[in-house]
Amino acid sequence: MDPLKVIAVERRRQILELVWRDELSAGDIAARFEVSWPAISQHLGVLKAAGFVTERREGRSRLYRANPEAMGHLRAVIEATWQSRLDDLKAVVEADPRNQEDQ
Amino acid sequence: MDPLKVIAVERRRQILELVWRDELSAGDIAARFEVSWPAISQHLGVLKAAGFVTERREGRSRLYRANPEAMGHLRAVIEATWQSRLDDLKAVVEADPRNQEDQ
DNA sequence: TCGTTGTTTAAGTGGTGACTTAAATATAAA
DNA sequence: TTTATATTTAAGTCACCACTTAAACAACGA
Repeated sequence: MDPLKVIAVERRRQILELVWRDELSAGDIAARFEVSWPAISQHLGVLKAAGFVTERREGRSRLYRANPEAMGHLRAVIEATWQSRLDDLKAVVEADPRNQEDQ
Repeated sequence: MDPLKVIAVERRRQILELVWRDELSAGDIAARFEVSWPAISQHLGVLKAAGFVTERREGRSRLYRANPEAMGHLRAVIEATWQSRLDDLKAVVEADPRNQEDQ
């Protein structure tokens, strides 16, 4: 799934926040939300497939944790496609006299 | 609409790229895609409502252009919620010996 | 004012995906 | 083995939204 679509869903961003610092089991994560466990499990599957989290099995539990590589990569993608042009654009727009008359 | 949902749609990102440097009319934009004009008009409405583009009327045309303020703001939001923690996280994970055994 | 051009608004359709409950799987404990 | 615990997979539902065509609106020229 498109990484931007993955993080466009608020529930997944909430999950990511939870596993940002702490490695948590699927159950621990699910317990913090008022949706069903399968719903969380599905989100975890999406996050894992997109590389945003890693999974580690320990006994009966599956422990999840944010994957900083993927997070950094996403940021790089956003910056590569947007930020560099943003700097150019800002200069262009600010030098444009029309910039005073149109909101 | 949630800014992340706005940019999660590829067509809207394509439109944004087009109006990044050049101010284009709705018709010029629509002509570059193989979808109907109303489809593009709707996307422009979403982009405008979210502040990603500005609209300027000139005669019968409506001219659109990327709004660097909003773009910069989005980037700030992403960095604020993610980047600062990313730095912390990277250190935490790299110092974790389990990082060698689980992929 | 009447058509023409540029664009949006209206109304409807189809696909996707976030959710549900029920069933299946996996591991550990009794 | 059997049972309990942890989690996923299966199957189905519902809402949303990107698209469509048709109609409306706006601004200009004849």
